[in-house]
Amino acid sequence: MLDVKKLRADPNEIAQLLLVKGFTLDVPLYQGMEEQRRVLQQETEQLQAERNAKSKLIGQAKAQGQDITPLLAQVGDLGERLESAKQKFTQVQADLQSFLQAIPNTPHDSVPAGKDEDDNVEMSRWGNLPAFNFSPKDHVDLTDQGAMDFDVAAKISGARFVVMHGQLARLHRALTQFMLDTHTQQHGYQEVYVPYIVNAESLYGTGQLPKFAHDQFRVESENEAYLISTAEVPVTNLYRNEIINIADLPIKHVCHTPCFRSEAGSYGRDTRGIIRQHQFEKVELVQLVHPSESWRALDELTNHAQAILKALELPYRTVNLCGGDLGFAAAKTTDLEVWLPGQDRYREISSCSNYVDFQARRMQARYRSGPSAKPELVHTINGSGLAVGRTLVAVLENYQDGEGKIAVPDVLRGYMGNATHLELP
RNA sequence: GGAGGGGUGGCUGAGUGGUCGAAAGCACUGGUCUUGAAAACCAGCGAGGGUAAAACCUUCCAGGGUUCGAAUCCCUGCCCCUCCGCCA
Repeated sequence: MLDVKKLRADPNEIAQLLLVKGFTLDVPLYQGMEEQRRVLQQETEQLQAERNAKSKLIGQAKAQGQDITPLLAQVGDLGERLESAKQKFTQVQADLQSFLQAIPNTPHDSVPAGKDEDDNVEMSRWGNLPAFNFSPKDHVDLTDQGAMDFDVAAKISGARFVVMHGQLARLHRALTQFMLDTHTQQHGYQEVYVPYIVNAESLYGTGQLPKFAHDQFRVESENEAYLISTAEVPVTNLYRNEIINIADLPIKHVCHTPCFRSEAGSYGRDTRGIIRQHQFEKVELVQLVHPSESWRALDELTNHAQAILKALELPYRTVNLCGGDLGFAAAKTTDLEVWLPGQDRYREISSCSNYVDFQARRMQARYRSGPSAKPELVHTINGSGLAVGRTLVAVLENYQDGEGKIAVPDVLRGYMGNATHLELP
């Protein structure tokens, strides 16, 4: 959620910023609601003050043993007037609230204008593209003897699921372990284990709700509950309604979870392979930092994610997302895109974002800078470090030798029983 | 699944329907004292809105209700704890 004080102060400026994201803020509508709110709030509060004062007098009179009937008469229809004012006020407030909730975060100055992913701006490239003297296969063809089984996955679950066997499943696990070890041992992240089912408040806190309910898997249960679409949700919400001691900042968590996405609205896209699944694994980096640190922290976190790609010697590029491609809650996002020889293009493997105080405000995640200081909102940053399934794809496709064999990246061999090549069925 | 007991400030924990936004303790901050520190003593100290500052409004898990007045009474929900049963 945006800072209402800033919005009140200069809605036109905010509207201007939001245009970069392709969002049109209805300023007159907003100002109308805001004016109504102000008037009704004043009226309601005045009536409340009157009621409180009179009730206090009654209490005092009663304590002194005086007759309170004349005082009771004075109260008259105060209750009814208050009731009706309050009703109108809460209605406007609710309208205003849902209006505000639907406004995306404003983009940072460095976010390029643009409509969709075609307008994203490449910032850097790393690594040399593999020079194959054969026509590289994609990960599906490389594993089509049964290591990666979509048919059996479809039987037991449905489309957009996969079953992986033997060394392939182990490689998948090795990648996860390697990422976790790197981030905890070299980058200073605290590992955390979290639930994979969360309540609606948590999804609201990180911005998936109310606008993006269709992306989530709802769980059939007594309460409104959802499978997590990213570890960002449970991990960031650890600090919902918490006041963090400034000495504990920055908070840096790494968390491995499965992620569940309904992928509604992407029916025709990436139907081949495991690029876009209903269930995939991700190692997520989350930071909660002092507001003055968040842009530095975004850089740092992005570098931490890149370190994995470098260690795996996978060529990649970094991309600055344009306004139109930026997520609802993000102020800025840097995507890492890994080279996939099988697709002959770069594909997203990590998305690193600074949400500044947008999520923190929805969650009331705050820090206190000193004993007598007011709590202030933290800034939240997160990014994949990395998406495990897509990393697996990248390893398979970049490490193929043209004769059906796939080398194990050096840094993973310790996790693979020192195997140099995958033994796939 | 059955039976009970609870949710109060950063934390622990009192609170009879009426000057209760809330005792007390811890923590923290300022001061006195001290060569310095500790201890002791004095003072301050929840959150959101509002104001130049006040006044004022809201807030004792959440949502309803009763009442002139609710932390306190009633209903619903959520969460936690204890015991029994079941269970990886």
